[in-house]
Amino acid sequence: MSTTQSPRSDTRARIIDVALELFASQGYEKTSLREIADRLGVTKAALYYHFKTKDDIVHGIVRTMAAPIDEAIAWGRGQAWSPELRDELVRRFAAGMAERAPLLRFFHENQPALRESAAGHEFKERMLAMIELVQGPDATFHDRLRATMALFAINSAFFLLKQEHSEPCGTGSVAYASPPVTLVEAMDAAVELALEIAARIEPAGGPTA
Amino acid sequence: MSTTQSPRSDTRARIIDVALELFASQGYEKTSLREIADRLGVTKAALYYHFKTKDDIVHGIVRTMAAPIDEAIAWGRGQAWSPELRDELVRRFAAGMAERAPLLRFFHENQPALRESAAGHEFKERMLAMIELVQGPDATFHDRLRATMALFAINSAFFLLKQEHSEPCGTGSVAYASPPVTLVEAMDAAVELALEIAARIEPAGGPTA
Amino acid sequence: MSTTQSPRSDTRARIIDVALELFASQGYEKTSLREIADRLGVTKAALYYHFKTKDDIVHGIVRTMAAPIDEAIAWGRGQAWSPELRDELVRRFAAGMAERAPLLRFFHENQPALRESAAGHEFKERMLAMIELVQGPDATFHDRLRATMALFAINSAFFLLKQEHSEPCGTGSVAYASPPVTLVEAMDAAVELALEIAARIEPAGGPTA
Amino acid sequence: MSTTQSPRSDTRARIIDVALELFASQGYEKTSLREIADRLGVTKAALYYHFKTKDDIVHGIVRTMAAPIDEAIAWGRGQAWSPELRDELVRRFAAGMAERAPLLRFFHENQPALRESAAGHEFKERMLAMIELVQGPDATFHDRLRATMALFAINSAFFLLKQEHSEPCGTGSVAYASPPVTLVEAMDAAVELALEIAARIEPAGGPTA
DNA sequence: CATGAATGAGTCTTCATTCAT
DNA sequence: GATGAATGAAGACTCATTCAT
Repeated sequence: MSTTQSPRSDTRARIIDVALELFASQGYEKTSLREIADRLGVTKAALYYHFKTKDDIVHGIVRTMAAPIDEAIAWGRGQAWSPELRDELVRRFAAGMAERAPLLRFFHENQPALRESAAGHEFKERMLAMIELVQGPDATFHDRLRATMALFAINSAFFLLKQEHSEPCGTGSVAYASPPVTLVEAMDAAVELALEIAARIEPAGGPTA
Repeated sequence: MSTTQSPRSDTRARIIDVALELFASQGYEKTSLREIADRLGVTKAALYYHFKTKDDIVHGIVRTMAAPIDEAIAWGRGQAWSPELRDELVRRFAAGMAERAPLLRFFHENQPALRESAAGHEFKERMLAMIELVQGPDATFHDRLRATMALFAINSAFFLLKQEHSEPCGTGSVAYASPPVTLVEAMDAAVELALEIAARIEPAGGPTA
Repeated sequence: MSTTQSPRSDTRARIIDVALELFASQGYEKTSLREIADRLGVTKAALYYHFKTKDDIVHGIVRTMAAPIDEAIAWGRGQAWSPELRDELVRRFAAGMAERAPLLRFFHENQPALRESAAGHEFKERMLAMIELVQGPDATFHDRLRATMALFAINSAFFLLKQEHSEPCGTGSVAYASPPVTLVEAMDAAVELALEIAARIEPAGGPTA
Repeated sequence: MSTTQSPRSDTRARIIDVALELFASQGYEKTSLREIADRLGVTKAALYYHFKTKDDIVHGIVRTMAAPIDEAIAWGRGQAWSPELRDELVRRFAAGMAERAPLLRFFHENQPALRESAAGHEFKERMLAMIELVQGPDATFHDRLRATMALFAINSAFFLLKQEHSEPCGTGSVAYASPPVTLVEAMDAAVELALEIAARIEPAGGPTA
């Protein structure tokens, strides 16, 4: 199922994996190259053999992990806009992200670090492209907001999931009533909500069903 | 309209202002105490006279700026849940945040830094409390997701606004079609969407205490 | 029993007390003026009303606390050297220090800080004067060493006492057999040893009994 | 006579040397890492490549320099206690320290800094182990005091030596009569005194295991 | 008598990065 | 493909000290 990329430099791939994991869980700035290197059992200098810079690792992450989004975008750009296209894009986005949970988290929670980063912009552009594809042509701010929210909904699912698995931490007066859920259930719920939000996008070209 | 707080040490207040502005625009980690101090025309050590720690500044920010949320929570806790309460909470939250745009941005974009911060938790608890008040009693994951998304919608409005005001940055192929909007228009749209999302929260017990 | 010094500025005296206590237990460098001030319930600035500088507090300590040594020295200088004088000096030194245990500890354990301090030198001179009085005229290095050791013996008693009262910390193989002792017993033992060490000082002026 | 330790990273060794020298002469707290680094012609960061922390340098010092004491302890633990063992331990201790004069000085004059230091405790344990070996089984407080003093005597020799070589500093009234001595002479005198002090240790059980 | 506010110099420490081997 | 050694810049924080009030 994985792209048959010649397995040259197993290390490079491992770096990307570990880096994403750490970036997502602790944040970009709080993750030092030493930590990544230690986790891999290599030296910091080794990282520099594979990547020119810390930011370049992010670059690598984007290139390796954003493939599903790229495909969705490419696919979407080849089609004329329609409600069905819109919904299918949302679904593909959700499906792509479900396998790469940390990626989205990393990009949502590390904006300041990514703002000055070339790799950060690359990813942001992908997100904006998705938003535009979903919002359709001649969209109003209203529509754009819906498109954005629809995509963010996917992200929120992960956010909530994380919340539930951590300590209760309740302040007392209001109980945390929601029952535990699986990743699949969460994603289904999120997609459902996302589609509902997107459903009322009404591009200038004519009112939608 | 401003609270008649004795003007003792206006420096403390200025620190909080400048810090929030910088934290929001550049991120917590990328903002050094030197930068804050320079901007205020004081020494780093002066900051330490007013705050025990960098994190303590965040604490100060939360305490000073989160008042509207606190009031909304306090108000909400005094009422029995009902669809009207739910909607009013969303509106109050939006109104409170509209005046304090950077606050929300800061907290959404600096999760990693805030995760280890006492002040960060304080704010998170407020958000969770809001979510629970909005979701109502005996909420399912579905309901919780909606409550969360409704609140996040407010945040997204700021996100989009920022996007529009910055450089075009488009890759070319897809045009940014959405017309410029004012903060007020954006907020209205966001609240509308938020209410729509929240509308389908249907607590198990029916509208009860 | 205390010198009738007019009780002007109770604070000044309290500062000296607290400072010595902290200097002795944590060391001069590790004790900040803030800590002293906090302990007294005043501000750092208040300390500066009473003392010109941190070092000046040490000065104050020496002047206030070294009185017994000064008296012993003054007394000793008025007499011709004799074995009896020697022994009496040792006894008076021990008696003086028994009431001011932290003083000796402070000066023995903070040499580096005191070396550059005017107050430090003042105290050191007193110690050297004592040594010279004990060693007698025309002393050899041998005699001087004995005189020094005799005086240090007093200090060691405190050192051991401290040791006994803390955790067992034994490494295992050799047991800490020594039974607990009181301050008085410890001092008696120390003085006895000190006198024994001093007993064989034989100044040029003729062999001693 | 020097251990054939592979000369990898002679920097590490140089750091230890310079650090001990500075710690002993100026004190631990008054010696900044910058100073150590400057003296070596490297950057502060270089120190951190070799040692995790300032305290860790002390650790390094102990491990490198305390070898003679360790050997004496190991040797002593293998023997049944006897007056001869006692005396030999004192002699070995003196011999070991004679080559490492700054070490003992550092540890005696920097107690406050070392009290909170892991490395400090390591050294203290060695000293306590020595004391216990010297004092023998079933020692009274009296015996323990003698054992301690015997070992301290060695230290005092260095103390006096230093005194003689520095400025006259006398207040005038009492002359410093003792003639200059060499290190060897001083040590001989100190050992002699130490043995005399130790001689009257009389363990309860008689000379037994 | 004492405080509140501030400073300036300095501390330890961490990090991304480089380069000879 | 990787390491060991080192750098330079910067960061958060602490401290003794000052001074107007």
